[in-house]
Formats: sequence, C-alpha cells, structure tokens
Amino acid sequence: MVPTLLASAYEASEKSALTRILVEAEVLFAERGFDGVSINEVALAAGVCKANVFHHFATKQELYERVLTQACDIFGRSLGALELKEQGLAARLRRLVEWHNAFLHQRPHGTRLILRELTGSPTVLERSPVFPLIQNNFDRVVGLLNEVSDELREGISPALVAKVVLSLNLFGFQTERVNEKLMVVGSLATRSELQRQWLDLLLHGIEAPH
Amino acid sequence: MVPTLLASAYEASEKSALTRILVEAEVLFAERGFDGVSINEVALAAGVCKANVFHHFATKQELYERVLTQACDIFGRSLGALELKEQGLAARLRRLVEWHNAFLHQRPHGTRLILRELTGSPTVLERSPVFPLIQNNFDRVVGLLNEVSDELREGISPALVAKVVLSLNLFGFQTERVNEKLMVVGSLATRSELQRQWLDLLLHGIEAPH
DNA sequence: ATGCCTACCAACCGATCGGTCAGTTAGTTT
DNA sequence: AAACTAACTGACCGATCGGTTGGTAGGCAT
Repeated sequence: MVPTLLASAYEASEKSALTRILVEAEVLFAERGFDGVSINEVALAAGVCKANVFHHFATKQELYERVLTQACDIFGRSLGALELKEQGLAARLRRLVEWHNAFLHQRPHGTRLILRELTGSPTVLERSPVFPLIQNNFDRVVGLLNEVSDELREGISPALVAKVVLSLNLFGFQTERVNEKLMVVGSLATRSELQRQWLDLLLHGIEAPH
Repeated sequence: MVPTLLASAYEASEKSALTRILVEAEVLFAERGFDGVSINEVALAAGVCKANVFHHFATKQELYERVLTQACDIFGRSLGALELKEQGLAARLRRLVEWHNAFLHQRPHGTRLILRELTGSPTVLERSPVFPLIQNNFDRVVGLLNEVSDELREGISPALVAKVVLSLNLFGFQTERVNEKLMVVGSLATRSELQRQWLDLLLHGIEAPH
C-alpha cells in the first residue's frame, strides 16, 4: 500500500509486506535452512504471493543474504550498546556472558541463522559480506576482555577466553532442545544455574585446592 | 556382483554398490544436510543409477537414518575402546579430550552428521532411534569422569565437566573452517596448542593467583 | 533347462522447485 | 487527464524433486 523501500519502518501498526517477508523468512530459514525452505512457503507465511517475493528480491539467495546481514547487524548494534567500564575481570566476564545469553534468547531465529553460516560448509556463501561482520564482532568482544588482561594468568590470552566463553554459550544455546531431553534425570539444573557453574569453573578451575 | 546384504563387508578391494552408496551419502548429507542433497546426487557419486538407491532403501529418510545410526554406532564403539583406568583427573581429562578430538577428525563426516541432528530443529527426526544412542554415549563419558570425582572442587559435577569438555571440542570442530579465516593474524596458535591452552584453563581457572 | 532371487537400470510419474511474464491496482507527478 | 511508478497477482516455464514401473543380467538351487 504505502510505497516505501525502507525496511526499518516499524512505526506502522500494520507491517508492510516487505517487512513481513523478512520476518517470516528469518524464522523459516533459521529453522530449516536455505535448502529446506521454498519461496512459496515464505510467501504464504507472509501473506503474499510468490511473485511478490521476487518483486522485492531478485533471487532466493538475495533474500537469504539480506536476512542474514540484518541478523548480524542487530547483533553488532546490541554489542555496541553493551557498556561495562570500570569493572574487574570477574564482574566483566559475568556481565558479558549474561548479555550474550540474553541476546541469544531474545533473537533465537537470527542467532540460529548466523550459527548455520558459522558452522556450515564453506561452499554456500563462501565469501559473503557476512564474514567481516562476524570477524568484527568477535574482535570487539576480545577488546572488552583485553582491557582487564592484567588480571589473567600468564599464558591465558583474551582471545582464548573470548573463544571459550562464546563457544560455551553458543553451543549451549544450539543444543538446548536436546539437553532438555538428554538430562531429564537430575544431572544438571536450570540454564542460569548451569551457566553460573561453568562461569565459576572458568574463573577458578575444576581442580580442588591441594 | 557378489550377492550380500552385509554393509560391514570391507574385505573386498572393490567395494559393493551398497557400501559405496552409504559412504557417499554420509559425505553429502554431512556437507549439505538432508534437504540439500538429492538421491540422484548420491547415486551419481556412488556410480549407480537412482533407482538402484531405491532398491536398497525404501525412502530417502530410510537412507538418511541408516547413515546416521551407523555414525552413532561407530562413535560408541570407539568410545568403548577407550581405556583409561588408574589415571588421575588431569591425565584422564587430557586423554579424553585427545581421544575425542582425534575421533572427530578421523570421522569428520559422521561427526558433522551427528552435529546436525544435535543442533537442528526438532521437527526432523524428532523421535528417531538416534537420540538414545547419543544419550548413552554422553552418560558413558560422564561415567569416566565420575570415577575421579573426588578430585573435583565442591559444586563441580562430573556431568558439568563432561558437558564443557565436549562442548568446547565439538564447537571448535564445528567452527574450524571459520576459525582459519577469522584468526589469520596471530591471536591464536595451532589447534593442538589451542586445545592444550583451554585444557589448562579448565584445570586451573583463568584468574591469576592473588 | 528351468525357475527363482538379487542387483541393477532406462524411462517414466505427479508434484514442486526457482524464476518469469503479462497485466491490474493505486498513489504521485506533470 | 495523461504519464509514470511501485506493489502486487495468477498463470505459466523448464528443470528437478522423491519415488515407481517394467524389464534385463547373472548366480544358484532343483
């Protein structure tokens, strides 16, 4: 109805068709991957016809890349809004993990979409414009830890800590649905409790003091 | 040529068509997922015609589940062959990580196949016969750590340690190809060096002694 | 030799895939 | 009022999808 090319126009109570296409495409691609979703499905979910999707996006690839880039951007913006100055290592690490985990669950579809690219085969989107964004976001996390690197033991680099922290959070998120089935009987507690535990583990190690 | 239904007949120098189908299907499914691979591709890679694949497997699903189950079985057998008695926590943990990592790289396709199920949406293969196998394998790893649980700090459960160790190894494997691009400049060293570092990190924590 | 079974293949089926096209509607510009 | 443009649709395209069918080739027991 309203002729506009701005995807960032969320002010309308009735979302535009373009916005609906992007939203539904993110959900579907995140859940079933590029090959698992047909353009027709996206169109149906968005309440438009297939040809309309091709009016806004030249190819299926273009739609996919647009959704993916958008997800990376949102992650970057959220990371940029994270302020944790004047804090020590332990507190800084805890806040970082909490922010990261909260973000993952606020945007599960975007997260899963990015994870697909991060862990998928390199044939798809090998040199997509997304990789620099991921690189940049990772570097910024390392930078946050670098400011308190003097509190780290010798031989422990900020990059290593960042990798471990992000890995545990992301893999935990990725396998959440399986975990629920896998650990019905006791072994582990709630998610936040589990997170508290491995953060403590990270800070102090697992070995008992002798 | 030779009429046999045994898939485990590796003794023939010329592998049977069935074996070739299974091998190629594992590679393709691991690389591009269930939806990303057509039966025709599998047939071509195995050097047979499409109808022949459907002669050995009733449906695409059946072929996929067969390959997946096989991958889980091989993991279980390799885990069963791992003997690490009479060792302390540190040595035991190191051997466990080394075995796991070596296995992942010896069978990258099977590993990626399992990871797809572990991290994918629950709609596909929701209640497949594979989940009990995964559950069982995880429990056995926990059991190995449980034998030295007295060396763990209070509040650190063997299940938590197992989850952290397996997560770091698996996510590291999953993102290996990205890592190579992501860390061209120095931040991190070789894979084995990186692994040694986070194992040390796990044992002793990251905080400097005050 | 005859029958039987397994392995294997070319050709085919209806459905769906990504993508195109001609045409309609409606708001904007001149 | 005429011209233009973006948003949108139904019908269609060739290709490929998962799966079926009818039949051939060859080893084996009788």
